[in-house]
Amino acid sequence: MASNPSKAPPADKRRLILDAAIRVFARQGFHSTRVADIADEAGVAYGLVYHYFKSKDEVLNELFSERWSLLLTAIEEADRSDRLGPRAKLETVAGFIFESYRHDPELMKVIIVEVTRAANSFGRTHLPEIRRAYDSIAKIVAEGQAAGAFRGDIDAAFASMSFYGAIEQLLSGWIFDLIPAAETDLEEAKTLVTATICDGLEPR
Amino acid sequence: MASNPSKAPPADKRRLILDAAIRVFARQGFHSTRVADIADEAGVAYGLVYHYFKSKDEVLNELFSERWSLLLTAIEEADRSDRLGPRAKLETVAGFIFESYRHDPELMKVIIVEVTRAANSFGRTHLPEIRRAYDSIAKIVAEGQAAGAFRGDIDAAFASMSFYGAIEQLLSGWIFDLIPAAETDLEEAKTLVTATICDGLEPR
DNA sequence: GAACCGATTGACTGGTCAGTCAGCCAGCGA
DNA sequence: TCGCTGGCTGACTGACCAGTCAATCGGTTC
Repeated sequence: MASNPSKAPPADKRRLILDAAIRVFARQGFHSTRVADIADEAGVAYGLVYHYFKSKDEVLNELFSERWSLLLTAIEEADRSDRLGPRAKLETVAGFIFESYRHDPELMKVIIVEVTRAANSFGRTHLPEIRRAYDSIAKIVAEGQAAGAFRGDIDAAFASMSFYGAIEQLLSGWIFDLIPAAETDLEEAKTLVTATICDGLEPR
Repeated sequence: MASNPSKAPPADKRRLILDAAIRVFARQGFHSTRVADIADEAGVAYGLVYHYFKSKDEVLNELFSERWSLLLTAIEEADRSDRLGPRAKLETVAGFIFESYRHDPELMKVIIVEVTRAANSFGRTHLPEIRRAYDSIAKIVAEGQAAGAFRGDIDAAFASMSFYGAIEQLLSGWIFDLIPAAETDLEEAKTLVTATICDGLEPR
């Protein structure tokens, strides 16, 4: 009764397909999943995938954009806060990313492995959006520097890449079992990365 | 007359093919280069690629292993030094990686983009070697912690991933023009990452 | 100069998929 | 009951490409 008076599909097949795609992409990787795999996983006919999406690529595009825009919003919102200091802003950003992983590990795996870290193939299309995240983080750092909370001799863009790179590498490590992922690790991960990047490894 | 009495190929075609592959992989990415592209770039017949390599994959394998073993040696050698403190060891490692990039940006691009950051597809084969690098870095950190030079409340494996992740993200940034790569940046990059990770962003 | 052999060539094949399309069918309004 | 509409179906096609292989070449040996 609210917003979509004309349509009330009993099962949202489009969503069904997207969710199936997350599972299959996470399991087999984008390149080795055939469109038939997605359709099978969704319990839907092959052709229906093309009814809702222009191409196999567009399915991944959709998955990425859906989630990445949330990240962009989260970063920019954290930055806008006048309650948080620069360090707390970074910690919020890290927290959001780790939380995304806890919430839907398969989706985050797909986004990181197939888009964010695949800047040569698929990620190329999304470089502008990806860059926007780096820039927003750099902005937080730059403001911290201007306020004297961060040292000024490390370029903000440089620091931003280090910070984001550390986070993504940790996620990759968990995803591929390179480091053990105890529940607690995810809990305190945001505190630890922030501590590493803001305080450093050497004792104060 | 020295060591290969029976063969003296005027042009090492195998090497020719490998070098051509670096260029083509860097330009088009592994997945969208056909074996014919490599042969063309090398100025060699299609079939010759299969004379020297079992498959297209094996070409990339070879490129990766060749360089990665140098990295492993460098890390382990830095660790073995009793002249360097833990921080200087990390700086040496970072220096080696950035130097590799300066020396052959195309090869490093291929290794990072197609192997290291492609743990789902191609990198899977090489996870053990990749992991060995992370472990060796973690060892440096752990020793630093034992000696009291590094704080003990950040897990060594965690710190290792952060450190390596920061470096790789910076390289990716340069490779894909996400951050400007002035000559000086590469010069002092090793100092800056080490400063970020060891000293932190907050002023001391 | 004949036999031999590894390097080199490139046309060809077999298999794999992304994307198409002609039509099916369930529900609905007349 | 009879269209009609649009979500839905899945067999089919066209393109693409990794890898094969039979043939040629150039050099060496006896």
